[in-house]
Amino acid sequence: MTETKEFLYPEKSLSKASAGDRVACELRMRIISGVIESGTILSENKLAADFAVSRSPIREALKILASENIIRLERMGAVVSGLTEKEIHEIYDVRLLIETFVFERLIKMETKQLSRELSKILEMMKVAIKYRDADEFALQDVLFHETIIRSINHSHMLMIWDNLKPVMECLILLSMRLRIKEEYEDFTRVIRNHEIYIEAIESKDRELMLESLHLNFDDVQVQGTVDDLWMSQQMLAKGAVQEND
Amino acid sequence: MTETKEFLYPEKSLSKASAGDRVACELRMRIISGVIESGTILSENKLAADFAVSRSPIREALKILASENIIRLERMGAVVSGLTEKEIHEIYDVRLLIETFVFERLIKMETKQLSRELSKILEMMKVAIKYRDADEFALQDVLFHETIIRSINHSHMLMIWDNLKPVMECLILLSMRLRIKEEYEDFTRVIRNHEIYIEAIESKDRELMLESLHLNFDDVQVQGTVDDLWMSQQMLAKGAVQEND
DNA sequence: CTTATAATACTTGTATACAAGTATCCTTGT
DNA sequence: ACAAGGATACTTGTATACAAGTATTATAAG
Repeated sequence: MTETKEFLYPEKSLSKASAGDRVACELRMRIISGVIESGTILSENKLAADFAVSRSPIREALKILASENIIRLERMGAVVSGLTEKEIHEIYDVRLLIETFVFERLIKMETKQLSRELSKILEMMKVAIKYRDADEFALQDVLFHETIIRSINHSHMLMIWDNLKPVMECLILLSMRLRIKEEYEDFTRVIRNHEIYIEAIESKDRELMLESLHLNFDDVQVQGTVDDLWMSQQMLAKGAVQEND
Repeated sequence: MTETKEFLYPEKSLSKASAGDRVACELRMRIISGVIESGTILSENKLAADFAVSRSPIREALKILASENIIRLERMGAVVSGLTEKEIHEIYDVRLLIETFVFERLIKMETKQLSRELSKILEMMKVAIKYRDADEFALQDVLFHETIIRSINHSHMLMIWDNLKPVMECLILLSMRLRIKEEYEDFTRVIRNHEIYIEAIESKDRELMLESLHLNFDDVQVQGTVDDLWMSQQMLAKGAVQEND
């Protein structure tokens, strides 16, 4: 069938990961990128054969993917849900919810060390751009936001993030890979948004924070992901799709 | 060792559940109730022997519990984190976050059918009280809130709820079991709070909603759970505990 | 008596085997 | 030709087996 021999997920990231995690990451990328179409029914045995592992890691991966709501575990087979446009907006909702909550905590905290960490990550992102490393850039971008969330030491907010993160990571990875080729100057704007984010944290300026948050979303998420990526998913996957619901 | 032969989790609820789910539910109850102390190291093999199942369902259960943050999967063994008072407050935070978000959506929606469903659940709760069925009451209470969350059709809010729900369920179960014996009149107050909740939804009254939400939390959650339950956990588990950090 | 090294008894992760259940398809009877 | 029922080829869930790695313990040497 689909002999997709090359892996979509950056292999360096899962050097010490288990087979289950590797499969989960790769399947996630294929599903979100559209390589595996929505509606496809995944069989444990078939996946095990495809990935050349046993059913145990496959089951583990499917459980993970199901908890992220990109597949549904039914009686017979796991059916791929993919990401509808609606879901991407929902992710937007959740990020907004989390990050505004986090910021409310941040303004009551000492944030010197945090802003140092963030600055470091930002430097890394700049280097990644310099060397046209979209994956590295995306991963650092994710890390940037995770670092912020971690800083308030709220285990349940972190839980929510942990659930969201893999999908976010996929979206950003795909988005950045696309844009690094042509829309190069986008990246400097993304960097600038992150700088504003840091400034907002340092000055504990609620207004500035919200502004940068929205800039960040509007830029990276909506404009980038929803539109470009959404198209690209279809482009990459096949030629054209008709999908009007 | 600990020959806890009786099960804490209501067995009727997991009639069609898999062994893994059963183990997860039971372990969750034991951990949250304090029967299994925080810090305990759980071994897959030992658990498999205790529950008379193989390691496969145990692994599944541990994965679930880890995703709920009540255990940590480390190199050697799964260490029990339990629920600190801080964590219970964090759960409070998340519920507040979710339910206020949900309400904002609700006021833009048709809620006639929802309030009918909620009324039905409320009737069930009253019956449960009448027959002194704490478990049934607790389960319906959880269902009440889940129904509200489901009504806005936001899959990611539902995801967050799905993560939170098992722990919430445990907390409410334990709390209700304790209070149904003595603090009987508490239940009528809980019922009243839920009625206010429904009224708020019907009238789409933001103020009333927030009030009932806080009442609900303050009553069931904080006063009930954090104080009573917290003590009871310790009482139930052993005689006395010294724990001052 | 202390320290270093090796053996042992754990641990997890993966593979494989088996049982029970369900959909599909083919056969058979009308 | 068509409907009904049974065989077959799937599916999941669970059990067991195996491999690789880690901590602990015991033993032996200094």
